[in-house]
Amino acid sequence: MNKNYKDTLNLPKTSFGMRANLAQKEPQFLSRWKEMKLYSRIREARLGKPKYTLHDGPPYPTGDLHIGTGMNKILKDIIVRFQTMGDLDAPFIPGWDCHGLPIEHKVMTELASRAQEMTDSQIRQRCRQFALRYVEANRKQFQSLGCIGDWDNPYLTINPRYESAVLKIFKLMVEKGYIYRELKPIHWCFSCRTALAEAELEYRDREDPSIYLHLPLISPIDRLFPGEETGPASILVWTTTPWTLPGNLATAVHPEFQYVLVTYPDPESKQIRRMIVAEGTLERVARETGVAGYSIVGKVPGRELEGLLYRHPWFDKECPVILADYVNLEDGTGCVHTAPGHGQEDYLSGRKYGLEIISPVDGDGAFTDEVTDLAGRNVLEANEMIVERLRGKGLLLSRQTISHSYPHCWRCHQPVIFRATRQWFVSLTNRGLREKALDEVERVRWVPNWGKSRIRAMLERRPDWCISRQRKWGVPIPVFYCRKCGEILLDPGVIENMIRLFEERGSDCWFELSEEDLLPQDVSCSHCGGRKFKKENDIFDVWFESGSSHRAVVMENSELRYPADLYLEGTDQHRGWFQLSLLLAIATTDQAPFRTVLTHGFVVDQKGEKMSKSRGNFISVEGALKKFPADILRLWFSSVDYRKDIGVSLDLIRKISESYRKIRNTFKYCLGNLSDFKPETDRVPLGEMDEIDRWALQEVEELRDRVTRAYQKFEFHKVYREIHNFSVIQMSSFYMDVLKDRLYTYAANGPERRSTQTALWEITSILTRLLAPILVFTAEEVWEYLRSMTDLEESVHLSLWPAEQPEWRDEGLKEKWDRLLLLRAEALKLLEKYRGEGMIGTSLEAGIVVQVADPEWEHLLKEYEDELPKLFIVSEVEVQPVTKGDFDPAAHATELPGIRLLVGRARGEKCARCWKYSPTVGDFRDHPQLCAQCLEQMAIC
RNA sequence: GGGCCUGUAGCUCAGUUGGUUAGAGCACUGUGCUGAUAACGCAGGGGUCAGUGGUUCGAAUCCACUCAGGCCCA
Repeated sequence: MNKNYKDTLNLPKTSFGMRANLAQKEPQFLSRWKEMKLYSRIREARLGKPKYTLHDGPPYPTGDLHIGTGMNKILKDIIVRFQTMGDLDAPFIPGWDCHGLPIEHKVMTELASRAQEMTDSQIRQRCRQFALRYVEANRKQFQSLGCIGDWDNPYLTINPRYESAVLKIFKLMVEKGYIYRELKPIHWCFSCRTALAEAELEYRDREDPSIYLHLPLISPIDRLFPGEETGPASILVWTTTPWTLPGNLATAVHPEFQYVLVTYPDPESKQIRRMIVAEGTLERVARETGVAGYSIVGKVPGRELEGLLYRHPWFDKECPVILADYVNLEDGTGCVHTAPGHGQEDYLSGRKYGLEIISPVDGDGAFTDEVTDLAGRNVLEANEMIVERLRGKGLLLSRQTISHSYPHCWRCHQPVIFRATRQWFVSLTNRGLREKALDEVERVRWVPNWGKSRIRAMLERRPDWCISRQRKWGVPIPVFYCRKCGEILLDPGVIENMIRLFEERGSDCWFELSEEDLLPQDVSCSHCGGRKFKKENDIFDVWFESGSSHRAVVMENSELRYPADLYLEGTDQHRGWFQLSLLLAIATTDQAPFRTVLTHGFVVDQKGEKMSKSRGNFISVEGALKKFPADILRLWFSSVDYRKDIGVSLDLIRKISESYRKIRNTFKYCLGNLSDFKPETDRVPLGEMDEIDRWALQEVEELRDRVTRAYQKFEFHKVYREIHNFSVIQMSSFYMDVLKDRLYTYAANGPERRSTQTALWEITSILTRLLAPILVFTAEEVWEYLRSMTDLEESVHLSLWPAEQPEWRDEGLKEKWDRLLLLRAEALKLLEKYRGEGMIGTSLEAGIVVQVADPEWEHLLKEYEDELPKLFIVSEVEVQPVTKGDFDPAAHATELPGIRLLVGRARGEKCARCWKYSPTVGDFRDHPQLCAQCLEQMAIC
């Protein structure tokens, strides 16, 4: 009789599919979480618990979210969920940075010429719609990524309350004297009469004069260059913008370069002239200017030239030689004409040396009255006249024409000039702000720790912060000017009034209301007593807005703790949000707004190169979500060390799916074998569990410990690796493989099977929670199955982190099992050899004799002799003690000294039920195909 | 050009204060099983530790330079 013994086995049974089908399931989970108000439920569950505040840095709302922005939110989400499961109250308020040029620029491009007929308010309304549209789209994408948070109440920098908080910060800074107004050069389009941002420039080729000119030295140089030579001496400079020469205030040299004094005969005056140029440029300069027959008189490093005075090329005044390390040898003479009102670097040098910032050019690009004989002339048109004037004065050495790339206006395509205008600044020196910031940096924990030196270096050398922009889409700077005398009205009382107005009506009121309506009743000019004012046209730099979030969001929300526990952004924010938040927080509250700053690298392509749309290697959140479910994306981002740059491609993400399936299959196996397990009734107490199951608990407890530490240190790639390796090594290839015999063939309710099920239950329950912050959907899916077996929280995301189980630790047991596993590896290797030779197929066809000459091993193996067949998954194992050197000649040596192995066919016949070979098969009349063990187990049933 | 950072098998990562033959998982190849089966097991191949030059008895590890890449400046 060939009975179907398969029916007598306890085979795994579960509807938990090998195929995840996440594309369908994820939206279902999302809507269920929404229905059950998961986020609020978590808040209620953690009410009164210690707080943990991760303050979200606001991304810019755009049509195509960079996958890196998605990664950033995923990392934040992992942390928030981990802390929440750690029984902390960790709310997450997402935000968006809605003002700023990119949106204004896009809206203006869309509107094109229609913009001219629209009011500022109308244009701002367009910008608002644009921003809100993308906030909405982005919100959906972040939610699809499985990120949890108060998505119904995010913070937007365009919210009235947020805008008023920006003014609160401004007011405090005005009161403390941080705010001042000063000239600064900016890109200016004189045909549109407007300031232009970097993004509004387009570079085109343009022809300009390229001139070398002498700046006559007044200071004696005999001491620097001792020699017989006399005659007029000069510093030679080069420029392609002769019109900026009236604004010249200094000449910059590099402190480290060598400078030479050169003599040459002037072909016109027949005089010997002397001039200073950088040694490294001399040959080229001579070639370009046609200077022949020169000789070098002497050589000094640039720093010794500092302070020499020369005569201004236009006006009757003296100007100094200064030092600057941006001077290069590639073009020019290594001596750089410096006009602080006409260039960025020039401006910084001007600030450094306390030079005046002059810019005798008006909004139409014409010289002002200060440049007497050129007043009213357009600066670019005046170039030639200036060149001729220099020639007349004998200052011009050479004149050529150069074609070079030059900034033009994005709208009218006319060339742009650098022109100094009045701008608003935050002083870094007032009240020692810079030093205070550097002190606070020391109190913050920077992860990785090099973040500290990075931000220190930036703080140490950054100039005062220019906070004004000549745009419309932003928070207006709440200052006024006296219509009568032009005096600035920068007054805390006035600002206080604006704070109130902004809170009620938003910053739009600035554009909608008249000065009279914006100002309190009794305001008059402190200078002339005038009562009519004009409001400021400038708005705040968007960084001033986002840098105010610590107040607008964290301080003003009682749910959150200030200072925040964590800020987490890319390393670009060391200069951006981290630094500017730090400055504003210190200026207004004397402390850093964060305790820990964690940074991640940039998402780059597979080759490690920058992602950009033009290169075609750009991956958007939307694009990634179309190809992969969120859990796969989350697993991928958890698997890499995000502290460095993250090389990503769709192909790489695809590969992580394999690992996902491994983890998923581990769950499937566990759930399948727990289908008839009820923890309340079937659980076996630790002391009564079999050793192999206690070994498993010991292993999972160690895993829990390592994984918890990794989460605490934000090392999610270690979490991933630990869990994956645990699934593969401890579970799949050993424990779960060995277990099959116990689970399938032993009595369903017998002590062995229940012992193992107890371990599987604990492992599944722990593993699910260890993975919940990363695989938010899959963990929930597993949790549902666990919940059907016993009373558990409604969602895994409401559950608590698996507790430490010290009683599961068993060092003695671990040590013994580690050794048994070493022997197992040797046995398996040998079985493979026999399999290769065709002697066996499945390992159950084999029997093994372990010959042991080592007393310690012998003791261990004798103790576990009955366990060994199970561990090796063979049908029988015999342990044979031998005296040293007396091994069977046929026995195979192993890596373990004193141990040799003999492999042969197992004795007896194959049991039709458990498939093991046993001499007892055939002994039983009713079941001639079964072994004794199976008969026994079936009897228990 | 400057500051900070990165560079270990095809991929993702480990490699204590410098110390045997540089490890793991995945992928790959071969193979077994067919009661985890759109699974699972076993075995195997694969690395000039970016390069060069130093320090040292000894360097993936320390130092210098170079190359490639990233972020932020200029």
